[in-house]
Amino acid sequence: MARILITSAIPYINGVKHLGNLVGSQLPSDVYARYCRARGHEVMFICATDEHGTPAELAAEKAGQPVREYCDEMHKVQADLACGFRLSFDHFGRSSSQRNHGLTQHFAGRLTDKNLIREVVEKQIYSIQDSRFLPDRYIKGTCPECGYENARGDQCENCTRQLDPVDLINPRSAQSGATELEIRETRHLHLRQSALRQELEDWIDSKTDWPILTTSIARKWLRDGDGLQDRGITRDLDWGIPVRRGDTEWPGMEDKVFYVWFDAPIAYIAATAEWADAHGLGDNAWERWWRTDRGAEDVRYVQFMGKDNVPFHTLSFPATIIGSGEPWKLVDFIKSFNFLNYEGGQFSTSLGRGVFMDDALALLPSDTWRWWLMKHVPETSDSEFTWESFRLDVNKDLADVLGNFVSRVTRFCQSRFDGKVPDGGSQGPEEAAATAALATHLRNYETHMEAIEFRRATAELREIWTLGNSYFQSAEPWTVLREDRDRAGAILRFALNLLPLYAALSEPFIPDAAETIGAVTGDGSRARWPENIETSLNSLQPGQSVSVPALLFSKISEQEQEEMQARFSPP
RNA sequence: GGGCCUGUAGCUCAAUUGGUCAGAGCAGAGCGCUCAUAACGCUUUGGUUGGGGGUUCGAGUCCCUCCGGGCCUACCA
Repeated sequence: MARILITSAIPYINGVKHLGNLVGSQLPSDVYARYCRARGHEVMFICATDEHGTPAELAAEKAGQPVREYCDEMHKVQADLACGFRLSFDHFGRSSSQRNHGLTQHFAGRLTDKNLIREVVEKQIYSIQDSRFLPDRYIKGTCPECGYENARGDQCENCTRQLDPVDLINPRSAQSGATELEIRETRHLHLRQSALRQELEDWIDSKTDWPILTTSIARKWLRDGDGLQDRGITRDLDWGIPVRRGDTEWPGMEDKVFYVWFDAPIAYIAATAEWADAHGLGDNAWERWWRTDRGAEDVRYVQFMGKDNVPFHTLSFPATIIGSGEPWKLVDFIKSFNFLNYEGGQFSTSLGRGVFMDDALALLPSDTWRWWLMKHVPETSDSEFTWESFRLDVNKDLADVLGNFVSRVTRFCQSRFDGKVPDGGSQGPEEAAATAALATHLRNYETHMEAIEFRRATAELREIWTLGNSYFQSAEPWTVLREDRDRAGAILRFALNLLPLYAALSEPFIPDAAETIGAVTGDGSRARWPENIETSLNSLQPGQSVSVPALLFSKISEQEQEEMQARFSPP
């Protein structure tokens, strides 16, 4: 029994996320959280919406809403979708919460006390018509190199040349098209990450078990050029966490807010505090997860994120934590993912390309998406969603291998044994062999889940499902029944005992189906993890009733596939 | 431009870190079964490991080079 703190990278507030976003963090973290709970660990699983920054302000503007109201609505939308996908967060918080305001300002104050903040006067592009400073990539114009007219201020997408917004010919606001732009001086706070470089590098070097994807990105930033650079942690925006030094004013910073990437990771902590607040618990309830001086010294902290998030989680956020000089919990393991592509291209929120979470749930049960996405989770390289692959895997793995097994066993029980677990008969070498094989696969499955290697785990789980069919087929109780009813009953009893086992093992990936399978022979409560396989396979009481569940998974026809494919065809 | 990742059967992925004839699943082929969602089981056909060169007793694995795909490059988040 361990204590495990799990956080998912927090999804940005501006709209419904696509399957690529889902599989890159929230879904795998949920599978892991469910597994850890099933193994009896004490789990705190945290996520939130990331609500600050320029895109949120612009999205609200576009929607014609005050940004606070827009975020309220979008948070609700995302929370409902998380629920639809059965994401089992202990708390789904908000980076805009008062808890996050307080903690972010607290960290800024501590970092100032430690002389890790300095003020810097920067020159930035200001749009007079929009009354706002514009980040480089929100400025467009003609590329001075290749003449491309829609070059972004940070880089020309046509010739890939890196640019400075002042290089652009005829610059304009990408959002409004405003052309009255000027360079203005503005004062900002920088976190002196450079002062913590050695400490961060030593810390990264100590993480020998982290994925290469994670450490190589961190090392690149630590060693590239002049080494780790200081980083601006404030912005000239209206919506965000006001710049304060703890609970005192910060002269000269009255109109500024903290940079979204400064406050977003702190929201992991804040959301845990929100969880405590929501349950009427005191501060110790969340501090025992986050403060090593208040009970968190035995916590294992695992973060999930897409590869684009790695620098902030390996460097900026640890710099904040370490720099505070306070005993906050640092991450123990970072699981990072590559990207999921869609039918030969990229998922794109701005282009609306791909399948989005709301569409997906309207089409098919969440378990089908969860299974396909986790089977193909981009662990080692980018992977690709295609409708054909989705149809084939859902049909074969879920409908044929698992669904049909549940169906054939329960129906056989109903038609030949009156819907009751048979009594009598004895087990033989077939059952011993099946038990031994299951024990081996179960060990492998547990190993892969402990190592957070999901694709291997899904293959192993599928193998465990297949074993049921293989056993039932070779034991052929329908034939044995003609001569030896007791023996046929013993075979069926063994097969029925696989159902609660499957329910428990499958729950992290397909929780709804697992519940249905568990209810066939159980009381509806969650099936227990098989700590001892022999005991587990003898857990059903002879005579207890067995129900025949509704079809566990429907198959997707080729025609349905084509319809969905056409409906979501790339523009 | 620079850094990192990646290329293995028609498809999706393995290969215990240099060590038996490169293995699975799907798709394809054959046989079997009839309890079951025409489901399941068994058997089986597919590979000059992107190309070329090198190191080694031995290379998918290490080195060089060329070709293809991807991510990041610090003011999107």
